[in-house]
Amino acid sequence: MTIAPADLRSSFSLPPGKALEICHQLESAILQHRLRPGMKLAEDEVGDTFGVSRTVARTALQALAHGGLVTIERNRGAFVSRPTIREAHEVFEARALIEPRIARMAARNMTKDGLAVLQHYIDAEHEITERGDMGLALQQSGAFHMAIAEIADQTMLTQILHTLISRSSLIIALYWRRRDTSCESHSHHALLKAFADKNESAAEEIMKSHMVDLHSGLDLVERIEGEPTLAEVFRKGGDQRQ
Amino acid sequence: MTIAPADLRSSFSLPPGKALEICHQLESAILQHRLRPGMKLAEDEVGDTFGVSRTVARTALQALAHGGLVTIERNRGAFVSRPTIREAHEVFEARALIEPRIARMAARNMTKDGLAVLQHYIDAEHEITERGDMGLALQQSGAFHMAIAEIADQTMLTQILHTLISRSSLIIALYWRRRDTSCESHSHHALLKAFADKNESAAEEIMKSHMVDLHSGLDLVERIEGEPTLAEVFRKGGDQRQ
DNA sequence: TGAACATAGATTGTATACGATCTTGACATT
DNA sequence: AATGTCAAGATCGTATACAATCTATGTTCA
Repeated sequence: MTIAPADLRSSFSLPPGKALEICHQLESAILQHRLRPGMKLAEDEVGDTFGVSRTVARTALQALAHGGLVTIERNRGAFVSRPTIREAHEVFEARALIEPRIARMAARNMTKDGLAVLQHYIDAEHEITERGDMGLALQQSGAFHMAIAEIADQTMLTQILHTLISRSSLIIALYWRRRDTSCESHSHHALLKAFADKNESAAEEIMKSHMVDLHSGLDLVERIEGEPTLAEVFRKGGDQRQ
Repeated sequence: MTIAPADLRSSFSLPPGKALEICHQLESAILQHRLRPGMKLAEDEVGDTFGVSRTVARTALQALAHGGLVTIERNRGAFVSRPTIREAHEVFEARALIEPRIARMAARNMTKDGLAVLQHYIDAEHEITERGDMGLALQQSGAFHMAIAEIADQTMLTQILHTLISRSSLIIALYWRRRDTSCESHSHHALLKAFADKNESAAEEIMKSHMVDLHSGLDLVERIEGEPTLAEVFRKGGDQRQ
């Protein structure tokens, strides 16, 4: 079966009480693309959906906004974020900077248990992919990367990576080109082998090229598929297209 | 005179309305060490101080918590964060990874205006240092690094750096050893020269060693000055000392 | 017909009120 | 004197209510 998504403890700053659970639910839905970028998340609607007051819903939405999954516009409300093309580039450039380092540290710290956990994630992702649930597979893929960061045992970088992966999910929802994720799955296997060998340099290099692959798998040209929300583009100073 | 601290727009996720101003005020006070790590920030007190209701104060505190400057403990309230020694290491390791890259990009993009702005920050920092206001000088130093990131024109990395610098300020408040910041000031001058020459590699290298300097300027050994809060260590799962 | 305006509705921003949890101090007990 | 119990106060978590702002629809006038 599937593995519970890594318990993305934002370390400090966990939203209080009920808001935390709502955060997790919304986050999961967004990461699985069940809530598409641009979708409105009205406070009342969220509150009613989860059976809490607007206060709690609001807290949850603000927490998600700080993570970048949600964008709040004053007096207009919260929406699932729609990363711009420029932001997409920046996110993957940042990942290309950070993740190879994380991979190196993870290789250094790797244990039998760690390898088992990673293998588990890969298997789960495989199974889900064959079942055709691309959203869940993508979330699982993100969890794999997070698991590596946790093994690297660098809280700060793990935290940073968490927000980058979240945004990556939105970016992929908007700009992904290929149909197959097999290429990616191959990278994950290669990484696992480098970890098993405790080959730090190999892990770093494979991760670096994995990042390049992901970045180049995006269709980051002017056009965007789906509903560009029509004239919403002209409402607010314009998303700065590069 | 002093320069207004860089308008740290967290890009998306700005707290609404009045909370934003309170955020800035509290942030500035913390960065200047006028609010010391560990200090209690009660919602009522914050609300009364700024003439708003607890709702708004709460929003501001949560926003700061997401930035890491404040730690919220359930049913106990908000406190100015007290980074652990381990976190201190991680923060400066992360900066050592990210800032050299930022410096390189800034060198590539550098303009006459950019140089002037940076020079301005350096001058202001100098003046403030001689006046003896170490808190403000430190904040100004952070603003200098942020200005570089903004010139590098990488929104994502700038955002990440913002949180790292914020935490750096807390770390320095707790663990700084030296009396003189002249060494640092020298680094900033050296950086400026590399920027003026548009020498990307030099900028990257200088920044890297600047990070090493800062890291080694900390007294990150078991002991902490001030009140180690005695048995507070055992209250909450224990700050994992390295 | 089309644009400007006005009014009604919806949604967010803020304040207040109440319940839950924790902290503090006194008092009783050993 | 030290410890355990308990009640009062303080503080946070949550719900609700009202005010401010925005959106949308319909009307009026050129």
